Amino acid sequence: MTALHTPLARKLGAFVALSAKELAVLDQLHSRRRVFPAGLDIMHEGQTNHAAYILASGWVCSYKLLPGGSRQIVDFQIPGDFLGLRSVLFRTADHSIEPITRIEASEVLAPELLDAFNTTPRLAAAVLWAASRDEAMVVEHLVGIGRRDARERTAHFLLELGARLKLVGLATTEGYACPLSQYLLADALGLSAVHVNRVLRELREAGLMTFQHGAVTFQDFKGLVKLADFDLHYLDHDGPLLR
Amino acid sequence: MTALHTPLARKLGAFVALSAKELAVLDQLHSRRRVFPAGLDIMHEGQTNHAAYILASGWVCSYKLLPGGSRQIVDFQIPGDFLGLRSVLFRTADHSIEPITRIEASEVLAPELLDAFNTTPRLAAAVLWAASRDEAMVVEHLVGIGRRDARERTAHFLLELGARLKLVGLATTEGYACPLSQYLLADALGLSAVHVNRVLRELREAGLMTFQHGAVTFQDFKGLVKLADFDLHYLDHDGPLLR
DNA sequence: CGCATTGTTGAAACGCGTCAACGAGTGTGG
DNA sequence: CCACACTCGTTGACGCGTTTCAACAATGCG
Repeated sequence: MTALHTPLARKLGAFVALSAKELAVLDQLHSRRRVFPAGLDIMHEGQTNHAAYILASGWVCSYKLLPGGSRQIVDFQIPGDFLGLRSVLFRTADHSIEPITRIEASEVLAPELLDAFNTTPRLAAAVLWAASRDEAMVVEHLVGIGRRDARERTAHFLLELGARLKLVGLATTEGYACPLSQYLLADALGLSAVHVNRVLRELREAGLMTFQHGAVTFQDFKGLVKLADFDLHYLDHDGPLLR
Repeated sequence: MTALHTPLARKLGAFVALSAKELAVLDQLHSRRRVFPAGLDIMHEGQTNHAAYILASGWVCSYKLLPGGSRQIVDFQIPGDFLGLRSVLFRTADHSIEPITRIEASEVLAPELLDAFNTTPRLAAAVLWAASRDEAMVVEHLVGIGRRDARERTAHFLLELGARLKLVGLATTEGYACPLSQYLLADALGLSAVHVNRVLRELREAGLMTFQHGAVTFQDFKGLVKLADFDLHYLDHDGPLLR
């Protein structure tokens, strides 16, 4: 097996052992590289006929706006994640996507993806697995907002983000670099920014973790996992499931 | 086009105009019919090697349990919906599934589904669309729990259920038969049963809708839609998108 | 007919939101 | 080099939506 070129290859490699040919096909999908600045939506709710992207570097959030002006962030995307894959199937996008940092992303049109699946069918299984994992994360997020209090919810969310980043080599058990503001975190957790601030202080003063200066640091990983009831069975892989 | 035999055929027919052959393949998927009583889980979180199902009649809920004993219902499934399709890809199911009523469901093994896709590729597109619609609903549910207050959330949820039921011929604009208890509704909405009761009373006294005696009745549909900020663009189809 | 489940209502407690003020960090232009 | 604006983080006081607890009525099932 050759070196893992891209975050996507690295992520999928955790599920399917990728051959040289499959890696080459994945690389081809990254041919039309584009750069977007932070803060400018690359896709907007209601918009039609947009492309999908594979995120190569930087962070992105997908969100929905409500008439009252409030916002719910559905998920953050990190390198190796697809952007707008689901919306491509509908006539119109059902959510908006905004880069949190400057990002690099590869434009992928539906036919190209289907071609890749025909050439290397195991890639289809891997992508389907990735999509299912994304859905599982949205479900876990839903459960957190519905039935966890602010402390558990915040801890769980930051732990999950860490596990995802670890899969693409951007985190360790110690922590990770995190460009999120407390406002963004609040919109993701369904809380107010003020309350997120208080919760983060609590977690810090309890010696569990810190969220400061663009970095998340886990000081008591086990304690956090217990507090958040964090179960990473669907994110954690010692090796490929399909060989 | 022949008569629509099953709720699934009816639902997919709203997206893809199905040929006689495609309808026949769909019918074949319904060959191994099984019946389950209400209240007994047909799939449990953590369980491995389970099959997927197509729901033919009755209602089902998929949920997650938290250590404190509380429960979050992720979604209700109605006739024509898939059960456990996502979990099949993981080693273990990431949620539990419980029939709310006595149900009839057809067992579907992964290979059978893939066979059907090979025989009639347009079915694959239709199923993918259905899966994406499911994900879109989970996302909308997430937004509701995160950023809508109890009244808006309840109204939105019951409106969406109505739209889904209409797709399979089990509802009109007037309302629909609904076997849900206020407790189930509470676990779905991330509220307490007591508060759900109060909210339902409010909606009733405002002349908007009733939720009584196993039936949902819309009295002021437009008022409800406005209150809930309900947008059914991803559920509403005047005719097939793919011909 | 009796018992469990579901629905209903009130009162009190609590978590989180809102409002408001201020400090720290950062980039911009004079 | 400083002044300014702007975003982000921080903290306190107060109010409101929702939960919890408790009791009882209505319904349905064996």
